[in-house]
Amino acid sequence: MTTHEASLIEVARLAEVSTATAGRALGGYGKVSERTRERVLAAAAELGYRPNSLARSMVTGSTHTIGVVVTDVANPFFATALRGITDVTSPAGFEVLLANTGGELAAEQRAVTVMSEKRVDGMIVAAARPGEAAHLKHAMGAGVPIVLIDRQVSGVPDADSITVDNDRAAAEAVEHLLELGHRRIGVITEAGDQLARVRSGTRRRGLFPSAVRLRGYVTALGAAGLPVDETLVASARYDRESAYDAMNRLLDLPEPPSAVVCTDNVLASGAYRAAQDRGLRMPAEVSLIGFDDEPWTTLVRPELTVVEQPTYDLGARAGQHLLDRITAGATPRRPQHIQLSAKLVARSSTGPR
Amino acid sequence: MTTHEASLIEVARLAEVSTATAGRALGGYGKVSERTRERVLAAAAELGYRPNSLARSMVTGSTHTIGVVVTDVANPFFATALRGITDVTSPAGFEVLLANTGGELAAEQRAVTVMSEKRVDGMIVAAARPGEAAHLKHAMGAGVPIVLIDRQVSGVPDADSITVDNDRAAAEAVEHLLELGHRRIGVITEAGDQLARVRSGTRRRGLFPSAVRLRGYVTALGAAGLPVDETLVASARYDRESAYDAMNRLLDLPEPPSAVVCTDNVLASGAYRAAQDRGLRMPAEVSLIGFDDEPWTTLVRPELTVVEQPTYDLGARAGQHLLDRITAGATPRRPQHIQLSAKLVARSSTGPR
DNA sequence: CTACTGAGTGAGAACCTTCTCAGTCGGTGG
DNA sequence: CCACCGACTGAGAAGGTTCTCACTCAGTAG
Repeated sequence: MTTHEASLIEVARLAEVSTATAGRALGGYGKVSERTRERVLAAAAELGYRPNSLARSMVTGSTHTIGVVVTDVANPFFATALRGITDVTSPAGFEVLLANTGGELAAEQRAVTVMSEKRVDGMIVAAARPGEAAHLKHAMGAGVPIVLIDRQVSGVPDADSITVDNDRAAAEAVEHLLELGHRRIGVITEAGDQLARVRSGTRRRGLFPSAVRLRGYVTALGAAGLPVDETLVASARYDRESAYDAMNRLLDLPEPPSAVVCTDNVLASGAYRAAQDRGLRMPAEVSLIGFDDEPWTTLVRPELTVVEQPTYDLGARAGQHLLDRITAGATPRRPQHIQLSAKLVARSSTGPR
Repeated sequence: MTTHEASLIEVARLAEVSTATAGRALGGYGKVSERTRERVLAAAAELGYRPNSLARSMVTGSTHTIGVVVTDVANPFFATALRGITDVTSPAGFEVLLANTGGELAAEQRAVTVMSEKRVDGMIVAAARPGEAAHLKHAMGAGVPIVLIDRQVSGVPDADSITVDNDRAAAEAVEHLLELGHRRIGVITEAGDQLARVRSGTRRRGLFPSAVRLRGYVTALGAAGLPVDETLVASARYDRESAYDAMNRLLDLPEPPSAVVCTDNVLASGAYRAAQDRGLRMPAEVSLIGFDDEPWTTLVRPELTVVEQPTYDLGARAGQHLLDRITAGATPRRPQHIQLSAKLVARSSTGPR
């Protein structure tokens, strides 16, 4: 029970062969006679030998490790995506090096740098800022493939990306409400400050999901010939309390909306709570739509109408994509940008005006 | 934009110094004159130099990486604990290598082995089986400290552990119901098959949380002088549907329970749903208690009474503990077994008989 | 002037593998 | 008998750091 790990050299010595032969016997490469293989295996077992991956990686140039950078593992969205990633990469023999940035750019830069130094074979990144790409570019320049998930980043044209079609997702939510006869439709969003940019029609690359969803809201209204009433766009931070307040602000308006879209599951739970606390009957007095089909959305009464994102699939695809990139290696294909589509699940929190 | 990463040797050559000096200038160890430091830094910047952690780790013997093994990252319980871990370890300069076992022993053994080979500095493990310890012992034998979370494992006496006092947690839930006058109290559990073992009083080490909670249920009833009616112990697997069925089985009994305890948040949501679907009024017709204080428990009507586990704290403590072990290094303290206490949060899903 | 100090530097070993290249040795075809 | 082959093995380099040890050189105390 020493603290010392046996090395290949010691195994070789015990088996009375060279390290080269011992390596061949244990590593399964090259030719070894049956007799010596057995001797080496026995010696390895006796010493409790574990190969040193660091040394191996130094010479092979591959670590069989991929880096995953997310803003918040505790968010079911990322937790589920992460599960999708590991489910795909683990059978392929890849381990995941995880970093949590809390949405802070500095933390993300640090994480990407450290992962580069640890020589990960590739990275999956949910970026903190849509416009900051220097650290990602540096990594790609060093030959580390990157797959962006959930959020596009402008300035890393070579990186693949797997995102959700948030434009359509939000538009579908709004269209659903329009069909039900709603005309004053509010939205609770983290991207309220970007309303002007969104309305002026920026390219997608520079926008994060919440902003893209806001754009979907704007375009859907526009397509229906309705104006965008800025008082119906309520800003919230990324927490339930803030969404709770935003919902109350909307409902306190002289002309409150008859329906509200939340661009996120956290915001939806805050808004739902606000409607409950005011004793409003959904959907009779106000209709509500959330994002992400979490288990609780069918436990509440009324059940919550949501736009369901393919969260697990997002992670699984990203993992598969990265593996392809890593193993494809020398054959650089053009970067791919995959958009998964979200699905409206109509339930009883939405109803006719 | 080559695929090649500059090495220390190239930096040294460009700065016209030895690798030793270049290493000192960049690594911040040893003595270097101001002038040469600047020259080296300039050369490093020009080449976009990134130190190779693998090489460094080979010589220093430390990777600044910790392994985390959980059964399911997508479960909010583990996702939150994981967040606690990274929040503590990341500022200390440690990265997390994550593995998801799906509760399968083989996957866990593989993960622990691979992590050992990758020379993690320590591991945090939520084990798949309470009795399988060989792989953990091997790792500890090689000098890798291990902190067990959520689940004790018999056979690794040297490992620290951070668990929740599930015995008390479950007992409090039952006591709460007893105080409300309930006498027929059901339980939905994953450890139904271990009822006999639990009743015969096995030591804690060999039991997993669900079994320990079942024991808490048994002892609380015993303390109140009530018998354990085996028909009131309903088994379920780790999913909502199974819990849904279990709840229905309980309610279909000739003498159904007037109150039910679920030993897990997933089971609670299934049971809640079952009660809803039968049109039962809670707590008038049946009282229900769940585990883990998740956001949805206050959105449903009635709000769910729960036993709240200090999930985030569990992870944060485990992280801190492991860091202590790693840095303490040569001073081996006795293994510590910390039990965090859970808290009953009484809400409106429980009421008088 | 000598001896000593201390800052700065370089040569080279060590960490543990994989991989290339050059053998050795028995067997086989000419 | 020779050339050759094929199966197996070993010596040693390579990979990129850190660290030890020895060295130089200027400054300083005696």
